[in-house]
Amino acid sequence: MPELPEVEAVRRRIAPSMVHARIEAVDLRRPDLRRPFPRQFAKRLGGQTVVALTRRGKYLLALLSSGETLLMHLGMSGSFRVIRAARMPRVPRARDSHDHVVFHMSSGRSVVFNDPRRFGVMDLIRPGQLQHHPVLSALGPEPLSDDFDAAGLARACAGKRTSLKAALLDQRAVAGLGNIYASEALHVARLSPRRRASILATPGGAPREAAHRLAEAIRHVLLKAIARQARGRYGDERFLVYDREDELCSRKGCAGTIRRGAQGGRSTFSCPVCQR
DNA sequence: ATTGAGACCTGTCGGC
DNA sequence: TGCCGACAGGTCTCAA
Repeated sequence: MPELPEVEAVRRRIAPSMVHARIEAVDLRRPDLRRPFPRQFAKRLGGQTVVALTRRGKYLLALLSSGETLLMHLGMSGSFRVIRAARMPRVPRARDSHDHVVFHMSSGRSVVFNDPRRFGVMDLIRPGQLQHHPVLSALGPEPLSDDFDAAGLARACAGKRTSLKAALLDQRAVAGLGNIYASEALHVARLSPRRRASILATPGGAPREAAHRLAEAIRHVLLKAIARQARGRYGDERFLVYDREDELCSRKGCAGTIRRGAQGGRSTFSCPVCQR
């Protein structure tokens, strides 16, 4: 489920329990998620202090006192919750069968990773190997940083015969968008998700006006979503187009109706009237 | 090299 | 109520 704004919300929520705290123990309840946990995962984490908790695209990165980095991805159904560690639980706390990892922190909190579908990932990266890690090195620019702009987006899409929607889902073009915010950004930018990605660039690779609109729209929808997450609770979002099939387009002056289509097996929502 | 389809897993929801 | 298929906010791999 989680795209960049949700991952950022998770980061902010669990950081107070993890950062500057020591990992007293790790309770690993199965050998794998989407991939096996690294060898000695729990043992290597035990006793380490979390120096910082950062985010890159949809990945969470816990920087550890040893110089190693704990990399975490929520997949489709992953979530974290924080509980107060019971000193002497008379009755064992009910444990969800999908609670796969528990970090027992010296802050007196336990951070529990739950993931029914197990599409999540955890990995432990050796000191100095961050830049070389296969998943991180393949990530495009962070959309809310100065590394991201229309020119870079246009360059990434130049000559691509695939659709704009598919291009936005490709984490090499820009990191952190998923099925929801790709649809949302294209709506804000008034671009049809089916247009070819190559329309963002001139033959020479320079950004066209559409690239400027799209880059700006990406920032806009992500910033708005993060602000909303900071206030509301997770889950009751209202989107511009996502999951609004047959509803009226909310754009001022547009009388269109939101349609749902399929691209690469995933649903895409857009307004055929104002998105061209 | 790029692109699209299928695979990975479990839960939920709507229709019959 | 129960069963069954479709679908879910993400990647990864494999074959055109």
